[in-house]
Amino acid sequence: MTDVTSTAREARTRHGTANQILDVAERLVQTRGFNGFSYADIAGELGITKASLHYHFRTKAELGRRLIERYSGAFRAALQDIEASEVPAPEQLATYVRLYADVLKGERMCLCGMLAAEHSTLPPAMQDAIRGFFDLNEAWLAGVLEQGREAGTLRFDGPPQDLARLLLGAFEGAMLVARSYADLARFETSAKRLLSDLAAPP
Amino acid sequence: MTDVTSTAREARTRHGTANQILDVAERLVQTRGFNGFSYADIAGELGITKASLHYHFRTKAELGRRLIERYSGAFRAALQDIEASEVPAPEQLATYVRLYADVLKGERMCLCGMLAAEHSTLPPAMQDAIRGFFDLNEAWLAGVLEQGREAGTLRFDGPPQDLARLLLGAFEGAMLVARSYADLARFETSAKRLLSDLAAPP
DNA sequence: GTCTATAACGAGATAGAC
DNA sequence: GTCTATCTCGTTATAGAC
Repeated sequence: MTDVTSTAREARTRHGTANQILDVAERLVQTRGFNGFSYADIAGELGITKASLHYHFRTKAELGRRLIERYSGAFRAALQDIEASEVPAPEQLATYVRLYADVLKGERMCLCGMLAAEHSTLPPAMQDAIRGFFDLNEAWLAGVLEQGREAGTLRFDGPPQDLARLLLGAFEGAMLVARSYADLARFETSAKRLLSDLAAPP
Repeated sequence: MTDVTSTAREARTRHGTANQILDVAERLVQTRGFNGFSYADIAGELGITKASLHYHFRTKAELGRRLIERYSGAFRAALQDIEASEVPAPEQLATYVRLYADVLKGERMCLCGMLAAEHSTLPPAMQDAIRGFFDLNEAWLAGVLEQGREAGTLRFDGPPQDLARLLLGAFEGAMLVARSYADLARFETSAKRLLSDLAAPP
C-alpha cells in the first residue's frame, strides 16, 4: 500500500483476479464439468477478456490443475479442523458429511467427483491431482474410523481402509444421483443411514 | 432376403448401421462423457462421414436420447431375467452387482452415471431419460429388497426405497472412483461389503 | 494487467450429387 | 444410404499495443 488512491486496486488485488477466476471456474466445473465450459464463459462473468485469462492461467489444463490444488488444500484444512475439534468419531463423520451436503446445497457436485467422470479426457497432471484428493479423503476417513473403533464409539469389521473407500464412493455417488433430481434429501437420507449403521449400540 | 447377392448388405443391415453408430457412441460416452466426443470420432472409427451420421441421427441430442433409450431397455431386460430366475434375493443382488462390474471391466462408467455428472449441460429429453434409468433401478432394487426381507433372506430396517437409493448411489459412486484408479477391486470390495451387510444371519 | 485482433482448428449441421 | 463440399460458430491460444 503506497498511497490512498490505490485502495480500489488493492481491494481487487486482495481478492486477486486469479482467485476470482478460480472461483468462477470452480463453480463451472462443479456444475457443468471440465469439458462443459470455456474461457469465454469465465471472461463473460468477470467482465474481462479471454486474453486476460490466459495471462493468469496460460492454458486450460493449468487452470484445471490449480483448481484441484486449491480445492484439495481447502478440504485438507477443513478435515484438520474437524480432527482438531477432538469430538467423538461419529460426530466427526457427521461433520464430514455436512461438507458434502453444503456443496450439494449450492447445486454443485464435488469438484473431484465431477472430474473423476471425465478422468480419461483430462491431462495427466489433473488425473494425478484427482487421485490425490481421493487419497486424502480416504486416509482421513480411515483414521477417524480406526480411532472410533478403538474408542468404542464405532463398530465395524475389517480394515478401516476398506470401509473408508466404501464411504467415499457412497457419498460421491449419492451426490451424483441426487443432483439429477435436484433433491438434497436423497443425499442426506443415504448419508445418515451409512453413518448410523456404524454407530455402536449404547 | 431377395437373393444371394444381397448377403453382404443383409449382414450389415442385420447389425444395422444405426446400431453400429450407437455401439461406438455408447462406448465413447461411457469413457469420455457426452461432452467429450464428437461426430468426427464416431465417423472415424466406422470409416464413414459425419454427414452419414446425421442421416441416422439428425442431431447429437437425438443420438444421446436414443442411446439412453437402448441402454435402459437392455438394462430392463437384464433385470427381468434376474427376477425370472427366482433365486433368493441375496443372489439376485449379487447378479445385479455383476452387471456393474462387467461395465467397469470394459473400463467404462455406467452410461447414466456418466451422464448424471453432465446432467445440467444436457437437453431436457436426455435429463428425463437419465432419471428414468435411475427410477427403473431403484424400483427393481426396492422390490428385491422387500421380497428378501419378507422371505427372511435379507435383514434391514426402514423403507426398501431408501435402501435402494443408498445402494444405487453407492454402486455408481464406487464405479466413479474406482475408474480413476483403473482398479476393479476397489469397486468389488465395496459392493461385496454393502451386500453382505444385508445378509440375514443363519 | 488488460486490451484488440487474429490465428488455427474443431464442432454440429446442411445442401445436393450420386 | 453415403458421399463431397461448405457454412457458421465456438474453442484454445498468441502477438503486440496500451
